[in-house]
Amino acid sequence: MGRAPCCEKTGLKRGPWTQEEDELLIEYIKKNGHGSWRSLPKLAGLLRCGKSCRLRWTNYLRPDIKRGPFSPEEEKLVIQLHAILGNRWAAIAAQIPGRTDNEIKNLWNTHLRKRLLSIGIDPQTHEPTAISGPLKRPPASPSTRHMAQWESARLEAEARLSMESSLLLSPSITNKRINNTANADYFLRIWHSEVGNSFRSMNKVVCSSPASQASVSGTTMETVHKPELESELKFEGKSGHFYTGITHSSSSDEVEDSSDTALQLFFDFPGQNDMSFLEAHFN
DNA sequence: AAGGGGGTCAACCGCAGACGT
DNA sequence: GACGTCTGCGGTTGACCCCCT
Repeated sequence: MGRAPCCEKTGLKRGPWTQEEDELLIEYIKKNGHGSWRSLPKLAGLLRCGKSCRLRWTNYLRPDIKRGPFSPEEEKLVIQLHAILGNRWAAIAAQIPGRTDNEIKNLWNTHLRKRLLSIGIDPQTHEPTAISGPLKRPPASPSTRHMAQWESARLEAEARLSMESSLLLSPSITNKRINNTANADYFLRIWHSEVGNSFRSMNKVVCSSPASQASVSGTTMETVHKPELESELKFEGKSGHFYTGITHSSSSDEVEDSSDTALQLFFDFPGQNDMSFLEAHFN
């Protein structure tokens, strides 16, 4: 099926936004909400396409956006989330309050990716690079890959739920959003179903996720992996973001399949250069 | 002081999925 | 179910800035 262009290309302004345009957009959304992005520019008196307005708002003008450089903790979180979620910037951004997917994508492409490469970690797989990497590990096994996929889907579902719970407090909540929550629930239901259970037991992993019963007023999420995985992921707080704590097992060679998860590989690489913020985990 | 090169980041593009009719 | 529209997402681009020579 054909797809109509998002806007007429002629007569519309492109490129950097002026302060006047920003003010018009903020003013309009404050008064009316964004409603339909397509019709917004006309109503707000802007010579921009709706897509451009949406981007400007979500990536720059939104009041809850945190400007300024990323803290070491945020950078660490981005790397850890990327190890689990891959290039799903929106899912990663959902876990880092005040940061946009665009910001995180830029951070990754300009800083973090290069840092990982410089210490011999493949930024895409989070595994040591084949030849020159300081660490040599076999590639993750198929079941580990499956585990990562499960974990990825579950994390995204929980991220959405936590986001929904905060959105429900907003007057602009829509039916569509509620439907998305149902979709997120779908993953969680699978995760907590027999299928999920058998999968978890197969991989010797215990996961508890109160988030699946998350209330509207607040979300608390906690996922505890067995020590074999040597890591724990925790969701925390009202805003639903999570932090990751790591504990190390002294008998790593007892660990078989689970020890080579992408996440594990990341946790294992030595702290050096600019990655010094990770050093605490190796003490 | 000039200009070349690399880094950064806001903005754009196009695709895919969700949704409405 | 088919079709048209809207929105969100990830990849890419290009303008701007800074540093080095």
